[in-house]
Amino acid sequence: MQPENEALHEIGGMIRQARLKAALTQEQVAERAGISRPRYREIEKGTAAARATTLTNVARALGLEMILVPQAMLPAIHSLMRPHEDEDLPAFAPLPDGGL
Amino acid sequence: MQPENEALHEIGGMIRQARLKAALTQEQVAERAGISRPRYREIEKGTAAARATTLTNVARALGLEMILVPQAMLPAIHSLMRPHEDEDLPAFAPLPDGGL
DNA sequence: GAGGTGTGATATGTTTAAGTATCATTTCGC
DNA sequence: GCGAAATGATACTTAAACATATCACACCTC
Repeated sequence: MQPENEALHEIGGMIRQARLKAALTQEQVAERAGISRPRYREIEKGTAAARATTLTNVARALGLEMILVPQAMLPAIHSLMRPHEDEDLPAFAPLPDGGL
Repeated sequence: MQPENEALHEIGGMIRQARLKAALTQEQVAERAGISRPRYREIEKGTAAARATTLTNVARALGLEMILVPQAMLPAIHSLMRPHEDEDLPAFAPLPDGGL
């Protein structure tokens, strides 16, 4: 195994998490994406770079979409993806149904 | 020239617009992205699929970032990128079906 | 413990992305 | 008009993505 690009690892990890979350097997995703299982496995593992078109197909097979966005927008997008915590919710706000 | 994927065309067009907006030559972007000008030209024109890593490098050379997002989030992201018109519903407009 | 399923892993061959080199065309300023 | 720069375009070669096939290992259930 080679030095491997770090970005490939991140992409692979994200792909894998999406697959597990969707409760799909490697074979199922590979077939949906139109690639072979060994190929999908390497993409998920991050040991080999895929083509942009292949990565797009894999992403779509998992309900994801590959897009290009201005770097300046990244923070806003990330906060969109994490509406929970870290924002403005008071940790001890009076819950509506504060039962006893 | 081959049948060409439609998605490649869209990506290429976006890349090209970003380049022109940044007032950079093909050669400059190609060098920043670490690829040759003929290769960059084909990517911009959409006649050939690039690797995901290559596309990432090209995008970054233009101030863009390639990311994977849940498909359900696309509308929200697009409205982020188009703060203009189209989303101009008055906040307190009389709703058409305010059932009463 | 035999069979089925999901995954890890490798070998071989084909396809294609990408580099280098080269030439033609357009658009500048001089 | 005449170079210089930017782009369009192609041929030839190399490196890598991808398919196909195959084996091994873990986990399960019967």
